[in-house]
Amino acid sequence: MKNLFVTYRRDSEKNPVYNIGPVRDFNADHVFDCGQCFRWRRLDDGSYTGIASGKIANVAYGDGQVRITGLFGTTEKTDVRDFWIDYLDLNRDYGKIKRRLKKDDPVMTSAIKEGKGIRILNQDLWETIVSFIISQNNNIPRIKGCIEGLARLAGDPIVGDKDEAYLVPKGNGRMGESVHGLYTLEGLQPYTIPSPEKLASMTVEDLAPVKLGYRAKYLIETAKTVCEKGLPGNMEELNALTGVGPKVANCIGLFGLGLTDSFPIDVWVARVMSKYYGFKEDDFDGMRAYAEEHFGEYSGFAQQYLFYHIRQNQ
DNA sequence: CGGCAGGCGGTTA
DNA sequence: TAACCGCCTGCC
Repeated sequence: MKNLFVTYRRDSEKNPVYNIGPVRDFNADHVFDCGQCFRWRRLDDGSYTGIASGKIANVAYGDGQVRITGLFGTTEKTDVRDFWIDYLDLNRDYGKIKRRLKKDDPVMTSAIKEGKGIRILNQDLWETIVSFIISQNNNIPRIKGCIEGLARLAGDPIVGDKDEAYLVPKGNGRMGESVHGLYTLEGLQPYTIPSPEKLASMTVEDLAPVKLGYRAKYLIETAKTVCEKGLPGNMEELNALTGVGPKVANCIGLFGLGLTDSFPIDVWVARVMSKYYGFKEDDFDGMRAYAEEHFGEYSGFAQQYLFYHIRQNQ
């Protein structure tokens, strides 16, 4: 545990504002736009508002401090200390990780230069399972839309003891924001991702409005498995879930179980490994072996830097 | 402009 | 190895 200090004040509108520091290696765009999460939205001021584990916050970074505000549906002070600091992975030394990955690797060096503020979020396991089953063979705007739609259809409303929750930006016409709406509190209630019990009790017909396609039955099947056997605790149990193959299992392992040696290979990572490391685009075994040998316990971080790099330069 | 492939942060049978 | 939901983009 590093020595992070949390300071607290209220702004002119009486909102609680928490500043956490000293924190280096943090950039909100890098953190929330490197493909690991789907419920965060960028505001005009560069901050992000999102939902995780039924809690809502607005996160920004500046002057070596992470600013958390707009808390809602939470007990505030305790949540900053007990939830958000860990969720944002603020106790991890990314300088060490980056030095190790950059060593003798010009590709990682430039990838890290580009995504230097990436942090791997410690996300709720069940929410990660749901999110990444939905993500398969799907694109990001639609994934976001499906998750919001699922939450609204089957999740629990998130209620707070005050009115001033933070808002997401006005719709910009992109899918997932215009179709399913924004989770402002002015006219639209925010919802949690539904529990395993709730999903297990539903049918494919029930979920039809969310338009998950063939993924709906995977979700229900997996929910039933979790209700019966509990949440998965390792790669083997993840791979046994319906709708969870190698790529999705690695994503869940990395984001939901903290298995930092995971190396999810999606089309983009395959592309970057082919472009810069000389692999054939379908040589997943070769890529996995390379990651294991060269990135080792930091494979997950390497994957995030590479993913962000190729997405920025596509 | 309208219709129709091609593709998507893959997995299943 | 092809089929798969659904919705996007690009092409004609």
